[in-house]
Amino acid sequence: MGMTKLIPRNRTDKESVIFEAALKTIKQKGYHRARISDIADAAGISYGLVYHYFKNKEDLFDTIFKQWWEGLFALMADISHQESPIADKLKQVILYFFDTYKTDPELVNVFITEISRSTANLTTARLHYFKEFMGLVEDVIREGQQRGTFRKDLNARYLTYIFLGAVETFLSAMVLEDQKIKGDAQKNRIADTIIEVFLRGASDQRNRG
Amino acid sequence: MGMTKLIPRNRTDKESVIFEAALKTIKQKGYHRARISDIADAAGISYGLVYHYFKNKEDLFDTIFKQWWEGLFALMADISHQESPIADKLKQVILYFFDTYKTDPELVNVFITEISRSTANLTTARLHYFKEFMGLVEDVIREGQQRGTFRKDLNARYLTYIFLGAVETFLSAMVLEDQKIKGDAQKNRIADTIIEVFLRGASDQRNRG
Amino acid sequence: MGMTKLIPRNRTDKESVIFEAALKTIKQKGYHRARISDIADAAGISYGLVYHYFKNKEDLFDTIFKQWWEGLFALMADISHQESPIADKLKQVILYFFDTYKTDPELVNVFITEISRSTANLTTARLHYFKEFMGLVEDVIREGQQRGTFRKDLNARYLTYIFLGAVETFLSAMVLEDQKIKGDAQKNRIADTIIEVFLRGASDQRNRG
Amino acid sequence: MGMTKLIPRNRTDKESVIFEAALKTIKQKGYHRARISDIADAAGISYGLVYHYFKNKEDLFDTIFKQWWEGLFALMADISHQESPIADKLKQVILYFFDTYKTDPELVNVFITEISRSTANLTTARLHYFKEFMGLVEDVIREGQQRGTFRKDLNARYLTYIFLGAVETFLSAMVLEDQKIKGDAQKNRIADTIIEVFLRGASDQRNRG
DNA sequence: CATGAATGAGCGTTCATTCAT
DNA sequence: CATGAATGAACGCTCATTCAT
Repeated sequence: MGMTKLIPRNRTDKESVIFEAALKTIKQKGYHRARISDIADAAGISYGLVYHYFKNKEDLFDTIFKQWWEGLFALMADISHQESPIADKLKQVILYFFDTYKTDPELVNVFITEISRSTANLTTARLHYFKEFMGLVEDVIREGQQRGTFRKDLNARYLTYIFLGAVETFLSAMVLEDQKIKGDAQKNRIADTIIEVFLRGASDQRNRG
Repeated sequence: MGMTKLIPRNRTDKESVIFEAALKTIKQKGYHRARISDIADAAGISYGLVYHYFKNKEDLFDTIFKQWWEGLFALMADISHQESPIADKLKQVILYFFDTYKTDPELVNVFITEISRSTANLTTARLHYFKEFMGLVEDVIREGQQRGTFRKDLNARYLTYIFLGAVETFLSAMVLEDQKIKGDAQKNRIADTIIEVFLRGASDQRNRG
Repeated sequence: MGMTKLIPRNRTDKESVIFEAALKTIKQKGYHRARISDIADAAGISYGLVYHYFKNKEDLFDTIFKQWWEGLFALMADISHQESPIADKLKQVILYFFDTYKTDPELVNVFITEISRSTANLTTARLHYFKEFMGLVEDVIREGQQRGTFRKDLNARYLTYIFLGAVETFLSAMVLEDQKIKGDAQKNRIADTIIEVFLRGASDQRNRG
Repeated sequence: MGMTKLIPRNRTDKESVIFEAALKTIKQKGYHRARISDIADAAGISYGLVYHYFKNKEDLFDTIFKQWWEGLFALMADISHQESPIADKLKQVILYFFDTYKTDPELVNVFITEISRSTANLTTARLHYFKEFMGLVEDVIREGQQRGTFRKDLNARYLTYIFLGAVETFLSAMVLEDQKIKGDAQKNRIADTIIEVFLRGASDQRNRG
């Protein structure tokens, strides 16, 4: 299923340490309140050294930003080449988010709190990643409509929003309350619920007309 | 259907002007980048005067915060007393968000970008509002399960996440791209799609086993 | 003879105080070593207030810069309209430098040490003022050549360099040693010596072929 | 005529390379903006190595400083032992500046921009070199007055200022505009003009009373 | 009510210098 | 000799907040 590793490669140890420290600090205080000195403290180095590895605070943030999207785009590329059922593809997307949250909760946290929404942090360049990703998910949905898995009378874009919205909100809830996913069982139950509702709906079949 | 007015009551004119200016400025620049002087400029007053009406920047933000939640809680209180079908109740929630976005796009924008996600702006007190609101929507879902509208085998909390996630993502998409809702027709189409998928699912009925 | 006042007009008191403090501080420590906090200390205010009156350190420096050149250009404009002998015109230039040095030694000091030479502080825009001023003095020299006061076989540009070089070096010597001009007598003696040598040369007439 | 070599003696190759790189870098960016790392880059070495050859940045600058003055004092010592006419002696001084500018424009540039004027870079120790040099030139002038070449009614110190000012301003003009001296012809024309004006003045003989 | 001058905590960033390898 | 990782003093600048007028 091609889980793409998110942990930075080709990066010196110190760089990784700073990267993780930044993630942790930004998670705790938010981008604006995260001082370079806080990040350095968390990394156990002097603040000057941060500038040895990263051009500035913005650059450090961009690195986090790219780190996140690279993993996600790698997944989407993987998925697009698969012949598997649409439901499987969507489940992979959900699980990717949850798996990453387990491996690197800070990264997902920062994505949810600082990347996903903040207009303050959103440059045009960054907004582009979003549209790109949305488009890739929409491609999967559209593929599902062509294969006859999904209703053709519903706007593919709308379906994409609904699907991703559900996933994101689960993540947000976990992030905001600092929850841990308790295990694969829970993870799968959540994923299955999303897929189930998205595919077959929440309504009780017996009550249908 | 009980649309609750969001425009502040019991507030002097100047106070309202500052409030709206703050909303507009925070929308444009984000909370941290929104200077008191920017807000004052937008309000057409001197920055010193802001402190006559609001204790400080935090207080101004809190006012926006409460403004948002008050409207939403009033809606939820209204809904809880109704006897209408669950689908109607949920649609009211959706339409409330969309109507507010039409009336006061800045407020919704700030909610999405600065309130809904930002851990930086999230104090424990503020987090409480979220849980409270989530709980109220969950009550509706649970009521639906008891009435037999919703499947009982799905976790009510999860269903709540899925539902609100869908709504929030539509709003986010509009907010991030600064879209206007083009009219009641589009608004209803979106609301119906969400309700439709949430209730009956996205799968093509003819392809079911 | 139209001495143009250099003291800033249309400027609030505080602005002038900061301006003078900047002059004094830059004189003492040089532009780069002159901290905003030093300037503020010299002005008896908090450093934050400097930014209330000037955009930044660069802007403060530019103000000094313009202050200097405005005075000088006003003088040159005045001179160009006069019918007086060339020697008088040149003497006015010399006296202007010396008078300004008496009135505002810090300004001349900063001109000599930070404006006149520093390539570090020289932007293209600033270089332009120099060429402009050089050109105006050259016009006077050229006028002198046409009137028959000066030899036509000598390059007017070269004569300008020689003349201004002499003046500037006198100023430099005073500036670097923090000398005061001891009175009008000394001032006139220096001016006359420059004019005398420039016009008739340093050689002993009796020894001429 | 005793051109003294300016290229450092008794210095390892690396030291010379760093020296030249410092000159070049300080010329381009000014002393304060010239980072040790810039100098190291220009020298093609690591910045740590600079500290192997020079105690610190100040020491590097002092070396340049001394380099410049050593050459000039060697020239003045040479001149003082000559029996040649005063005009020749002065011309040697002029040509020395111009020759050095041709050989080592960076050195002259740094002299003009960072040494000659900057109070910021002027320690008491450094100021001493200036007075010393001025004194040596003044000795030549005074010798000229005793020999009857120069008028005795003019202050020797003043004449020195005028002479050196003229020379320095020519250099400044070239330095600030990054001009090259186009050849020996131009160089001699400039030198002759300075000598000519200094000796016989700029006034048209025919118009004299 | 209203203004904006005044303050100073706070923070990003630069860069000379040291030193382990 | 040579490298560059590491340190931290220093400083420009922002901006929330106070308060005299």
